[in-house]
Amino acid sequence: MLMISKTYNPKDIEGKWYQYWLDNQLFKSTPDNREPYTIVIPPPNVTGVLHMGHMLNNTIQDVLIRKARMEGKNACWVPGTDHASIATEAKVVAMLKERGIAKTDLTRDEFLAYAWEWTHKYGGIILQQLRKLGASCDWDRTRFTMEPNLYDSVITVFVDLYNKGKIYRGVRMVNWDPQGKTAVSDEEVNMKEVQQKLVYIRYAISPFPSFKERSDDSVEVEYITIATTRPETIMADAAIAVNPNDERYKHLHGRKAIIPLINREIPIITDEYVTMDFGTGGLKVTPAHDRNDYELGVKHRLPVIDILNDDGTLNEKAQILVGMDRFAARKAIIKQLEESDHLVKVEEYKSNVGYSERTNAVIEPKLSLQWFLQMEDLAKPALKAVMDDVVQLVPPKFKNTYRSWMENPHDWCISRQLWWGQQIPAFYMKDGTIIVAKDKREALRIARDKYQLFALSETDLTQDEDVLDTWFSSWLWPISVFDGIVKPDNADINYYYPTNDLVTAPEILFFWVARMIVAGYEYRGQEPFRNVYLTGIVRDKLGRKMSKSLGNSPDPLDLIEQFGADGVRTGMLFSSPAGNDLPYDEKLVEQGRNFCNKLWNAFRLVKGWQVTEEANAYKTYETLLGIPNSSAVVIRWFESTFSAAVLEIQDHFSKYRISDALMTLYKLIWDDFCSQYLEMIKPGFEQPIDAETYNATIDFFDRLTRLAHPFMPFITEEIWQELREHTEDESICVADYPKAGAVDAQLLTDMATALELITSIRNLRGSKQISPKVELPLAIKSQITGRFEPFAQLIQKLANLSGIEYVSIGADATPGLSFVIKGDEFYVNIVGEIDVEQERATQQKELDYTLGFRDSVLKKLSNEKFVANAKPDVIERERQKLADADAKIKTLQEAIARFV
RNA sequence: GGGAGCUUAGCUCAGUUGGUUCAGAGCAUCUCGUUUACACCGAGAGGGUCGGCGGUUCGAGCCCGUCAGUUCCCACCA
Repeated sequence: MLMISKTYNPKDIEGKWYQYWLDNQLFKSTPDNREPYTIVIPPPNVTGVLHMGHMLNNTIQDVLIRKARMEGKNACWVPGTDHASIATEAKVVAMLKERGIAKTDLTRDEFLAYAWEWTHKYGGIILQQLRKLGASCDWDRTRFTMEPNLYDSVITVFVDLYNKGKIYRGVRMVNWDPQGKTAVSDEEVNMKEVQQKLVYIRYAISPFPSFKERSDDSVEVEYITIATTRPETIMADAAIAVNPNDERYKHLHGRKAIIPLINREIPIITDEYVTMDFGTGGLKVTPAHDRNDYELGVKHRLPVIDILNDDGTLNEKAQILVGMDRFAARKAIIKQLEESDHLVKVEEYKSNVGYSERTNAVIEPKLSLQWFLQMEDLAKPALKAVMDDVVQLVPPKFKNTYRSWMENPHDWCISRQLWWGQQIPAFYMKDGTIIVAKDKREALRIARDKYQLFALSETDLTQDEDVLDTWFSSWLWPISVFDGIVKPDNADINYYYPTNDLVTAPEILFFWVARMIVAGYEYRGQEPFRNVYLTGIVRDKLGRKMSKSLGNSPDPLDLIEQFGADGVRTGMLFSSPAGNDLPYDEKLVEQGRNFCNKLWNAFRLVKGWQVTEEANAYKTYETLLGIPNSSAVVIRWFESTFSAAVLEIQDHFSKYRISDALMTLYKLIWDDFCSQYLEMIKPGFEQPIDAETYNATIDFFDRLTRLAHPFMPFITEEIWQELREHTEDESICVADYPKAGAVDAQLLTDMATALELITSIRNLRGSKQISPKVELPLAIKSQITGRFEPFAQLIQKLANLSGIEYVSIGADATPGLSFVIKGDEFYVNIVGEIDVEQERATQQKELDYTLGFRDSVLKKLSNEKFVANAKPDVIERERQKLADADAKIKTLQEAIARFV
């Protein structure tokens, strides 16, 4: 026995082989005359670390790219990161705060210097981590959305879209993130249902009705009560609205109400928008702090009074509670309203509140000046591409949601009030005139030409302070990584674009995927990728999304350390069909690790064999056992089994059923190769194996490792290299992916029957408490002469038989226990007591069932409507079933008769 | 409020045009096992009226209707 570790130790080999792959530049791709196969990585946040979602996602990409590479395609997997402006800027701000520096104390350039420092320090950690997973990216192509070329791409596209009239600047109600202090797009807002308080506040009506003087000199005050979840914004109210048909308030039309606490007068207006049966039927209209109210405000020409600062605190326009945070103010004002007798009641109320995707702060609707991209026309080709399957979504169920979004897209708010990102290339002249150009020099040139202002200098132009949404750079990713925006006709873009597969999460289908398709058509006139594989979300046992804040996620690197990269890869893939969430369980990676170990031990077994080199070794082996060599048939059987599996795996891959492909491989290796094939051809204790069988086995092993390599790159490389005894400059990474040969279906069926026989004999041992060590004699009475001869040796070996006797059909009673498989009869002559009655009962039960089965088939065949309507082949099958049942019944009856 | 999907063994899922192989797989469970690759193992076994009800059909896990449960997307009535 060679000194090979009894268990597979991934740590010993993973680093070694990854370095070998890098040293030999096996992942490097440059355009050539082969067919390209391209994947661009969904760029992770540059400051991010690897989480379970990345593991799943990147494993799938690596499986696809490795398989394509082995199939002879020019495989190119482009890695990279994106600058994630809000998230990164927030981290940089936090870092500065620790150093006692406020962002406001810095100039833009100073801040950016810190941001770059941060990026260089923490950036790309995730890309290093991907190497541990085995990701076969072309690292020379690593891109970053803030690097010069990609920055320029974004600027170029902005200028172009502006010139095409697709980009405009305007005052709109946007989603304001008071923590990030920036606008965010609609897509970056998550709605959550929250328990809130619905506060009923009464506003005095002015002027008081007829100023009827009462005897005690007091004035009777009339009120209108409204319900709101945001009492802290009453100071920004511009009106109170009621439904014009609401009888309760008809007398108030045209009157005025007085805002409590600050005593400002506002009109009472009427609008059909107001629902009569919600709350009191009275609605406070606050145009600055609610989208619908803003619309109402525009319609009724109401003033906009914004009482909030950018950070969510109240400003001086609020008059009261100035400087207080909106949530603190909400509590405070309820108290004040109560004290001033304006609070009618407070009800518990559930409603949806928007939260920022990036900071999780409650979104504040805010009126501000932002840049927008008109999506309506741009979306059209992108919608069509997916509906026509030019871009195929996997699984296709996402087409529906994609369509609903793309049929009526919102304009995209692309400006962000941040510094970390591509600064908007808009330049303002002193009078406010906007000039959009790639840089200041160009802007100056345009200004001079267009407005004949030859005295204008660069100092007269100021650039927009804002940057662009990160997705505004990500959406160009499949083009910009190949410099296809800046140099639209270069060799890379022409060769690699459109890419093949995109693997990403459904959560960013709209954020990112849809927009890439839009950009693809706008800038290349072509889809950016052919297939979009949508992974699920990795969840914990309780069904919760794995997240850092919940602390329910294992560290992927720990997992790799513990189970090996191949074990983790296969573990993640065992249970993750496209579009389905992956309920993570450590059992999965254990199974993956066990799978690796199984393969490893099969390798140990084969490497441990002594091969006889004598010319007649083959014969010697035969003679030794005294029966015809069965290895030949076993080899032929595995040949067919292997081919059938390859066909199945290819079929699964063609449908992007990666888990199913892996499962087929798993069963091929574990069941067919290890449990069956190796056990069948395994030589006896301390016996050598004949060279022919050995060579065939090595060849199978070679093919199996190649078939498995996309899933488990490290262990397969190690074994493959060992099998070939370290031939220089070779790697399984670029070895041929196995192809299917012919499948001998008859052979597969016959072997299945032989295996069934073996199982039956094993069961017999179990039920009779006979040790597997005791050899048993078997007699076979087959309908087809010679049917089991080719399998005799292996049946004898695997069932541990003393010998096999063939009995002709018409022969006399054969002693021993009998059983029937597919119409053939088998007898095991067991020494000792046999419970004849029990055996008879068992067979009688089988007979009864078969009789019942035959009846049901007969019933079907005697049904005129069935015979008239069913397809001929269906009827033929039923006839065959009947014949089989008849044969079985005959055999069973004979067997039972023998007991008597 | 609008739309889409899902519901098959304890768990995670396959079941392509209704008809041998249609009730399956992996894991888990149970029984047995110190067999000379592997206990990260081997040999076996049990387990589901395919969510409920109704319909179409000679025939339904598959088609239609309906109800229930569940998930997601869109909208956001304060």
